[in-house]
Amino acid sequence: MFGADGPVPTWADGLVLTWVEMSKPLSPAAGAGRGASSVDEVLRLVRARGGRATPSRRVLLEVLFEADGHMTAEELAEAVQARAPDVHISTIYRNVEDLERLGVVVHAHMGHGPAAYQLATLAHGHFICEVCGATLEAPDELFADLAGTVKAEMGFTIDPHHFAMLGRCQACEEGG
Amino acid sequence: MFGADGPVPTWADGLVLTWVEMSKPLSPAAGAGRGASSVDEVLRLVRARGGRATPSRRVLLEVLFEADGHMTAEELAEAVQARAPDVHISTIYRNVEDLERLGVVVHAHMGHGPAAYQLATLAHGHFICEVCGATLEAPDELFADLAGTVKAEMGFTIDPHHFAMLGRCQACEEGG
DNA sequence: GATCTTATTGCGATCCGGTCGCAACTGCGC
DNA sequence: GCGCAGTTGCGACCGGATCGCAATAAGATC
Repeated sequence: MFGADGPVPTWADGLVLTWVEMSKPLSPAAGAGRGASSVDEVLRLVRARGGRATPSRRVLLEVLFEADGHMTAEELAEAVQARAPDVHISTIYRNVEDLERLGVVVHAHMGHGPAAYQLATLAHGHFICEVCGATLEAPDELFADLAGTVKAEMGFTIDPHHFAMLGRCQACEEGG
Repeated sequence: MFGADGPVPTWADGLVLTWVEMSKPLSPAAGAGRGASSVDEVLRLVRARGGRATPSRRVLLEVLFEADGHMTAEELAEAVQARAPDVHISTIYRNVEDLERLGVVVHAHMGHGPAAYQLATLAHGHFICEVCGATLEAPDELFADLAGTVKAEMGFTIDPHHFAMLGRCQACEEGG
């Protein structure tokens, strides 16, 4: 579903919109699903795009909607497998990528560690302590100035949810 | 050399400073070598710390001092092997880690890709375009405000050279 | 310069996060 | 309920990075 590569796509639903959607890079700004607010709503969107509402996709979405923060692929797999034991982690990766292409999910690169996924509606920046590994959520306002300056001076548009900022938390800075 | 783990270290040179140095986490702010300005100077520092001036270490340092930007471990290995073919990439990783502990080298996590290494004296922030992969150098002044705000509001000390900021470059933002 | 201690190296195995190829399965449109 | 094509489980695989180990060699000491 939503494969961005490959040869000529088939137009099951005849929507040109679909191909535009498909050819876009993964990006939190893209996708029609960034406002979706329930599992069923997302699944409706999936089907409208020619995808299918499979059990593993439903459970993954349930886990994502219930999560109170970002989760790694392995954590997602573990949570999904608690309800649907046969779901393979490669299925998690594939679904999470599909959902990201729809704009429902975003991922962030967390320094040395594995990527973290979460619903686009709840996305936020991250600070990670290099010393103790603690993760802090970064309010979006913090980035506004930097993003504006960088845009103006370098023409570069920062995507503040897509990477973690590394450094030292207060305790480690003072104690270490 | 400079192993941070393991049992009681041996005091070849009797310097308590050495153990303090050894027990510190890798960090660009730490280390006595951040001001070192030549291969020989660094090797002198290495020996003062109980390390040895080996050929592979010398060649790696030559490559680092000649580089005009950051390099991945693989690029470093390739460059080193052009002069010393038998140097294994694991030796590159180990040496680069040792040099980082000394404060001579820093590394940055570059989003999805491999880490990038360079001399601490030349370190800078990075912007990476998610679409085309272009890497831009970020002037340190750009981070000053953000770093100050984050420090004041969250107590978190940003290490702006240790991670790349992802987003979209001007061309991709306008064209994509 | 011979000796000895131990830091360092090369090598291959291994780890880890993530991706891929493929045959089997199954939503769901007809 | 048929059949197409989207999806899945599985295992192989990939790239980046780390590790264990026996062999090597800096360099301090004599």
